Amino acid sequence: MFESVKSNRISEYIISQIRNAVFEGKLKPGDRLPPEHQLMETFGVSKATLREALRGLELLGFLQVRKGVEGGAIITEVDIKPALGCLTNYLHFKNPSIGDLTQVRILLESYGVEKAAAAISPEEIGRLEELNEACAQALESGNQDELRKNEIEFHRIIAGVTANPILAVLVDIVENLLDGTKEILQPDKTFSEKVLAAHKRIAAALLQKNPDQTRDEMIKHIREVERDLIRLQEERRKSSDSL
Amino acid sequence: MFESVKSNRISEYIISQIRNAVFEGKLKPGDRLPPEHQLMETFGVSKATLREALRGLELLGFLQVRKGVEGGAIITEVDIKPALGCLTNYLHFKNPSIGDLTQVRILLESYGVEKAAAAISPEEIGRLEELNEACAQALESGNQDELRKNEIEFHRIIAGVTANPILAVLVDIVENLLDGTKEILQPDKTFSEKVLAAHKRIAAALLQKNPDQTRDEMIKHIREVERDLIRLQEERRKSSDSL
DNA sequence: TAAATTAAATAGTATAATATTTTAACTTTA
DNA sequence: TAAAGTTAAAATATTATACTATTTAATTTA
Repeated sequence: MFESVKSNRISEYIISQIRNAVFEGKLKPGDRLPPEHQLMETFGVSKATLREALRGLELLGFLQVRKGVEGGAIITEVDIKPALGCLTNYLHFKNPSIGDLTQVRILLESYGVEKAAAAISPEEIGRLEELNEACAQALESGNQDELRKNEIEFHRIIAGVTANPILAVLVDIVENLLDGTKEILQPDKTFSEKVLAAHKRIAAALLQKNPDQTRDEMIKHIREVERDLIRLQEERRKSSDSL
Repeated sequence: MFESVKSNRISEYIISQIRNAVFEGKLKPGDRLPPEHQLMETFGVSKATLREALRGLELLGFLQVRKGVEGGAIITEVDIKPALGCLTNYLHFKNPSIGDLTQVRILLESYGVEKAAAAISPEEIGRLEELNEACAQALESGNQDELRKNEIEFHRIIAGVTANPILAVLVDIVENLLDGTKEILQPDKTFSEKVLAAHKRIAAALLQKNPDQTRDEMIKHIREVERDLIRLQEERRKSSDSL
């Protein structure tokens, strides 16, 4: 009947107030909150309490706090990073396998790419091709981080074409998990070359607006990545056993 | 080449240290950290800084802080709530529609329930039937919150049968979004009766280990929920227009 | 023996002072 | 005169300390 009002922590109230203000559009990205001493007065709390609230809002991705002249708390676009971080924390204890990840990737992305094949615009295909070009360059220069970032972005763009924000978020999540796996297993150049080739085939199939072929290419690609990553994992396991 | 070393915030260092200790199993759920004054000494920081770190770890779901004798910071099982909260924050600005949600539900849950039909154990079916019983009782007593909680749990259990933690998490996410929608639209008793009837049909199909029928029932169920929620949303829109 | 009281441990909040960082304005110098 | 260096001010970051509130357990009391 009534909601339990525990967590008497004052900082929680401040967090709620500011979060709600952002949700209701009273505070927009770019807006600067008044300086700390003024917020202390406004909320009638001490510095420590206010700072707890600001730090919390920062962790949740609602604002950034900067020092110095022109500093202060600045409302930011709420992005997906805090959520991805929390999910990683949670899944860390569930030990998902590469197979688990693959299963979900195929489910989500084969569906997504098939829908995308019907809806994709020339501009979006252009972006995919640019990305593939950027991948090729990163491969040359050996920029691993840039390479991984672009590889993920390719899948995110395709998910974005579906105009279903929930589907896009879920693809974001699984691609983020995949990225974490890659970061650990450090695949070699051959791996990335195969990925790039697959991405090019997918982009080509999208260009022809062929849903079935696009879907098939995507599934083939995801399975290939699975195979390579599992092999890497096996190698890693063996070498750590022999220690 | 080099990693940027910003965020000199001391509290971030403390958060990292404790999070890593949890990840590495050095700290386990139930463990109690020393009291604040001692942690202040251990880390060599002031109270305010330490508390910033503890508040952060609390928001991230790593620990709970309690007052009083035998109180202090207690390591907790990292659960999915912080992640769901962050995702809700993020999606709030994307305005997903009930149709978007339905599309993803069908994709994930029709797949999940089909797999579950082959793998489900008698105990798990028992739990589903218990849940349906609990739903019937909550329906009688008019306990909305209990009812909603059980309705979600039904889908979570089925997703759990697949033994794929990633799939389970994604179902958790979409069911949580659905729950938020229900909280806003406040469906009536008829709605919940239809849901319960559908859940019973799904449980029965699972008992017979019939993947196709199970899948069909699940899809029918999700679409029915979609229809009802959209109708409610329409009614709400009209009545707010007339204000 | 059960209820009420007290005491101790512990987190929560407040206040004030100092340190650090950032940016802009200013000054110097080649 | 333009680049480089310096300084000053604004703002947060951190520290230190004192005080308050809350929770639990032990103790007293009816």
